[in-house]
Amino acid sequence: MPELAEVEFYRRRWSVGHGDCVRAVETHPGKRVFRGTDAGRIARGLAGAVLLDSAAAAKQMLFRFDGGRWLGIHLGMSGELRVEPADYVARPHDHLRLRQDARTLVFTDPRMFGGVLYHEGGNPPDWWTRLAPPILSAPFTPAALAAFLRRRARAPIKAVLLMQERFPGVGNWMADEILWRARLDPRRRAGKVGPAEVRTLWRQCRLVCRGALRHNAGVGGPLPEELNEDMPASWLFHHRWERGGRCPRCRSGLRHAAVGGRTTCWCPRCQPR
DNA sequence: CCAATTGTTATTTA
DNA sequence: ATAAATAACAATTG
Repeated sequence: MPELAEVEFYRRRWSVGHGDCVRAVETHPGKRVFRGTDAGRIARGLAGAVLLDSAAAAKQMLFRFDGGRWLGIHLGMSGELRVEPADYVARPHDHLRLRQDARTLVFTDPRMFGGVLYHEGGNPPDWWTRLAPPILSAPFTPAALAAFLRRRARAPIKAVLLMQERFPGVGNWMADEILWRARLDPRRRAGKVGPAEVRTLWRQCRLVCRGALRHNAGVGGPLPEELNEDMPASWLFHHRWERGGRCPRCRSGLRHAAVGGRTTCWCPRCQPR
């Protein structure tokens, strides 16, 4: 489920625990979410550490603890962060639990495409600092976008938007939303997108990121109770999985097909080939 | 039983 | 050699 704004939503949930000590850490050590790390080392390292603050970028979260401890979480396809009572009894997919006096911070992930990362040191880890520059940052210029499309000229534009090295945080629904707003057929080859269209695409990339962060994660205001509760009805988001879904702009029937290996939704009228 | 799912990565193909 | 397509990962739901 989680893309850019949804990741920020879950990070904000756990932020209620900033400033509080983690008394104990519980894990399901053999599970796939701990691939490439050592669950025991994480548990030993974080027990007794204070959660200082956190950040989200792309689809990655970083939690900073005192003593130079850093916890990374990626939610994969089905991951979630929850806040439960201090005496919460873990359920089968709750692979990581941080026990604080007032609450339990829970990472749950049934499909386990997500993962946990851990680092000890004075500076943030490489897997954090090496993330691509955000779409809402200065380096994401129309020229950089155009250059990237040229390099990926033969791939469908939909597949290109899913490439994290240039579009960090964009996932399946955001890619469809961006293309719908930019009026580009998702099957178009990236190299065939003209200069004026590139400019539009650049603007819509930024608009969808900003809008998702505001409406989906409540950035700039209070955290919504539920994910997606504040998404405007005008967004394709709400209609893409509806049976017989219609384009919110022109009311044409929406079309679905696999593009770039992913199920894609678009409006054949607004997004002509 | 079959196919589907908002992600990433290793492997295969072009 | 590089880029694009495909398979695999795992659990659950329709």
